[in-house]
Amino acid sequence: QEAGMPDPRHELGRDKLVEKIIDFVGESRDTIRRQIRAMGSSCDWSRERYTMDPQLNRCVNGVFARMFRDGLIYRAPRIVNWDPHLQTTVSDDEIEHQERHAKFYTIKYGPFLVGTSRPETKLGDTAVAVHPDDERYREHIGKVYEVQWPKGPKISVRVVADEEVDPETGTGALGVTPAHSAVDFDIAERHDLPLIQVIGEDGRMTEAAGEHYAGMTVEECREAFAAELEAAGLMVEVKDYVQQTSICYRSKKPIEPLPKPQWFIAVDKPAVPWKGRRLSLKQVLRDAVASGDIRILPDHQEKTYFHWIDNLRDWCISRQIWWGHRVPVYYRGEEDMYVGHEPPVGDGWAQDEDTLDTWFSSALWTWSTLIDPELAKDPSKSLRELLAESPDYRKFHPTAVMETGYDILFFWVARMILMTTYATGEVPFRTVYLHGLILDKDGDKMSKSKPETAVDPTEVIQESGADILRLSMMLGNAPGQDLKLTPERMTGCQRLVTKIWNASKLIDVTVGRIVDAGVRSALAVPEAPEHPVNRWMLDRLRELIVRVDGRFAAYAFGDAAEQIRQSFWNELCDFYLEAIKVEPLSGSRETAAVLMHALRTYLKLFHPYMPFVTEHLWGELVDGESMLLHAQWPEAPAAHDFAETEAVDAVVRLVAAVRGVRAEQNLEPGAQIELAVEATSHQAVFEACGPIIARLVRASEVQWIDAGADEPANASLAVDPDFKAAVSLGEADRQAERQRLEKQLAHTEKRLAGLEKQLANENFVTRAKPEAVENVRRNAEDARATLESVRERLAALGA
RNA sequence: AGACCCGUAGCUCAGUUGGUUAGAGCGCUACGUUGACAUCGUAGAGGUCAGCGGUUCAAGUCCGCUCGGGUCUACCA
Repeated sequence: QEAGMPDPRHELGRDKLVEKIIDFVGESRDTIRRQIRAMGSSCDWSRERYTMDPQLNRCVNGVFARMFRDGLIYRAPRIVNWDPHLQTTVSDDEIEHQERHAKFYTIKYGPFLVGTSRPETKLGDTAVAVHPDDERYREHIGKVYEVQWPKGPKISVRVVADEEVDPETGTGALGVTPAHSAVDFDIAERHDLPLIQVIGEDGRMTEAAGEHYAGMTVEECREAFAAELEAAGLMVEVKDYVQQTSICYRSKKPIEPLPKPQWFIAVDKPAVPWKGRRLSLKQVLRDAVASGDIRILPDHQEKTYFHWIDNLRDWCISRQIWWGHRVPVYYRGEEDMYVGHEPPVGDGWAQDEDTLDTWFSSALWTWSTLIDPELAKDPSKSLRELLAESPDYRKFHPTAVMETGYDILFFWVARMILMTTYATGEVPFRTVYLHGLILDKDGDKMSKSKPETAVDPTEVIQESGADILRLSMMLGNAPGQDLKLTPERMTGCQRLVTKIWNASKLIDVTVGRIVDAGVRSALAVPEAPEHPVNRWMLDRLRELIVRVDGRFAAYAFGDAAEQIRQSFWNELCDFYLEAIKVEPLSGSRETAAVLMHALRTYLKLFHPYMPFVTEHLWGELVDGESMLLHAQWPEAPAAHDFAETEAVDAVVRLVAAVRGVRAEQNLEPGAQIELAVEATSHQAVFEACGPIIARLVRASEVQWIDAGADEPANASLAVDPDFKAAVSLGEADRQAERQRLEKQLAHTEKRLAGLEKQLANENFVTRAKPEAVENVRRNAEDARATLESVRERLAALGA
């Protein structure tokens, strides 16, 4: 239509149109393939499938035929959602709701007053329904009234009693229009009422609406009829009213409920064998998740799923469109009908013109894709035989994890559960991981129907690279949470990727200085290096792996990435890579081994998030022969759980504390300071780290003070449970030092007061977990020790 | 109308089973660096965790209500 062909179906005919669609599909498929590859997804491309592949069609037909035999698929005239614009039915799930400012009319109707927002449908009324207990109308039940509509037909309405009618709503009398309302259709079935269709498939009034109105559009007729009612004195009231209207998700045009024979799936019929019982499809849907056979993440989405099942009605699966799996039903004359996965033998058979809802074939996805394409060519095989004999099906079904957006839970996930439990007797997957949606900077969700919100991955990749795009969508994002993809978000990821590149280069150069290139690959991970900082690095890596594995197990991929980033930046780059610039670490072979181990480990951990950069670095710096993609996921060796870790953590704190003093005392940034340290614990590790400390805080050297000895007089003192560090001031700024200490004093006192209050609470000490109490005790002791030191120092300074 | 989600630093968001002093990125301030760093480093400012009530020794976390924002579902004539 956009290319200037107003009615392509008419002008081209079925075969030509389908050919054009095939061309279009080919282009889309190429785009999708390009995008998925550019994103670096690791797919098994040898098993690529398309829903229209012959083997999948075979499964569609087979399932349809079996469901028909089991009475789960039926054809019946029902009220369907008809799109007059697209000339097809659409399913309940393909309808969107829109508010429309409308009028609410109250019409005099025989002895009743009846309310409606669609007066034009009243031309096709065949009954008035009231609640059986409604005293106001009891006398009328069972009677028949003739109503002459102005310039319209004379209709005859029977008064029926029906529980569905709510006496509180409107006047309590409901004009029944069986042909144009699903509720009314059901009422008509219960009371065997006739059906008059006054709106046609073209969206215009039919002859049944009377000569005057026939041919008008629905809107025209509404206005014209309302005016006539007014003139005839039958219009009692007209109010403004906000109406919820149904529109088609694709055409965005109003849906017209119409009676039409269509194919349906019966969701309430108990015909499915499941766990030794015969259940309805609805019941199986419910059981698959309620029993825990399938887990939906995040958990709260299970509620949404159950809510959907509760409201599910029979699913209309036939469409009057030409692209799709054709309904496998064949007719001959008026009488003969054949349903099967192969066309019937003999002449004179014509296939049903309709196609199936796209979700019908998508619902078979987890197993139809695993059916052996060769076996599927054999028409003598039953569906059960195809399943039993297809190696991929036997090996890979059920799928472990189904990952998709939560907006598609009903369309796809629920229908896969429905169809797969029926067709295979198995659940399609064990875990459903529902990710969030991508939002633009204004918070609007990315969607095909709103091109301005769409992000084309290939464009972003051209500019920033796939790794940064991937990271931006994962780093720090919680499961199922929507995500604003903004330039600011990508900036941080850009920096991380660059940092990894640079740190890897430094590791490469450093290792190259220590060992020959040929020896590098022979560097084994040291079991127990000598230097505490090397031990610390191995232990940090070990613990990081444990944390990341834990986060992965919880499907918290964003948090896992955050953990890796923190460790990489703060522990490796900011501390370890600085520490090893100092002797004896700088020249030691064990440092080279730890460096290579760290590089390998971080590359592996980052690889799922940024496959391209890490793969490249792996090839250049670690192993040119193998691929990182194929490498073993890192394991956390228990042997690397070293006791020195706590001590080196104290060293890290010492460095930070001294830097803090430097900043607060406004010491000349380039100047070397004189530093004296009393290690109240971990003396050996502190002393081993002396040169590192000296470098990181720009001290000429570290002087060690014996426990209890006096600190230098003209110095600023940093106090910690594990150490006291004195920075000589030369021209002492006592005022600044006093302020700094008083700040720490106030802070520590406040903290201690809180801790002591907690310990004084009998209930806390007796009822809280012992570890919690022990923690508070230890912290209180530390705080007291710190206070004492700070007070002493203040006193010494006081004079 | 019903269901669900969200409300935490200027912005975008983390915060696992309730447990010390609530975190990150971006932005901001000051200083420094250009011998891994398409910069980076160091230090810092910034939060009554929407509000009210409850449970508990202990609540950002559990429960109830209210107010805001959003999504989905719906056959009110």
